[in-house]
Amino acid sequence: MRLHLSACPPFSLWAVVESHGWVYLPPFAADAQTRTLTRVERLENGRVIELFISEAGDGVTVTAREPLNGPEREEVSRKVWWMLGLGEDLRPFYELARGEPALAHVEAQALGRLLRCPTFFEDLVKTILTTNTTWAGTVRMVSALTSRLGDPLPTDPSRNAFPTAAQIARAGEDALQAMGLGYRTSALAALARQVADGALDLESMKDNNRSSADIYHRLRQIKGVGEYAAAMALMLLGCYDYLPVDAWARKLVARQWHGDQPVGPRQVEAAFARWGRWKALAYWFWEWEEETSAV
DNA sequence: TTCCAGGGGTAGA
DNA sequence: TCTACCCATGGA
Repeated sequence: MRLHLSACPPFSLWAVVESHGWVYLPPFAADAQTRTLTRVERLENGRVIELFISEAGDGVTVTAREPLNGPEREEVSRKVWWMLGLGEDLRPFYELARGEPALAHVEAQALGRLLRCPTFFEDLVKTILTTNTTWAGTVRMVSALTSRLGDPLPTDPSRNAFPTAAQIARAGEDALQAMGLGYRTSALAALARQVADGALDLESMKDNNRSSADIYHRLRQIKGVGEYAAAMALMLLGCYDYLPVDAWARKLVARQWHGDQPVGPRQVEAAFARWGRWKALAYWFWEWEEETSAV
């Protein structure tokens, strides 16, 4: 199976892949040599396949080893389109960024899209698993969740798709606790149960008809989702008007504008207020530049 | 042993 | 709404 998807320009697959840490979490993987993003994906009919995504022409080429029928191809197109934010138009952000030397490079490098998972459920689970832990801890927890609960890839059973909400709900809290999820166990179990039985429709939050304030409010009602996690999750929905203020954000603002003196959430908010509905993106790629230039 | 990690929940004001 | 305090895990 092979298909081509066009992106709203400017576009760079690798800019999306390297936009944040998701590519290092299964079932994503990347080959820097061939600049290919791969993902083990469970289709809605239960079939598990591996997708290979590479940049081509005005967008990407998606391939799989197996032939896919019409509905399966449509599902893959829809999921990849969402994962890479191919339809996202960032021109208003780029216009603002041109006036800021620290972000003058974002348009030329096509920075701005964030790699996301096919379902918002998976994005939210992974976001919760980044809270109150180290990145190594996040990798450990997501890897355990995927390898123990996700459906295996038939051609390589050592690799798995991300588990569905129903699969996580069925596993139960004891199994989740045994994966070292710590205090996040009860939050994750409750979230999976609510999504699995239809009490909570996370995927409807992808529709941008609702205001981000409304989505933020709904996210904050979910156990385990605090201010940081809600803002981060909103970014993955394409809403950038809430800042994910964490230790890194405070460090950045302290270093840039406060002579390395400790700052709180208010100073972070003030530092990026002028970016309006693009503030989280401005923060993210300001931070991104700081991080990558430091390496 | 102690401290901290790209926070969250709760009580109390 | 804001603050203080406590909370679980694993690694340094």
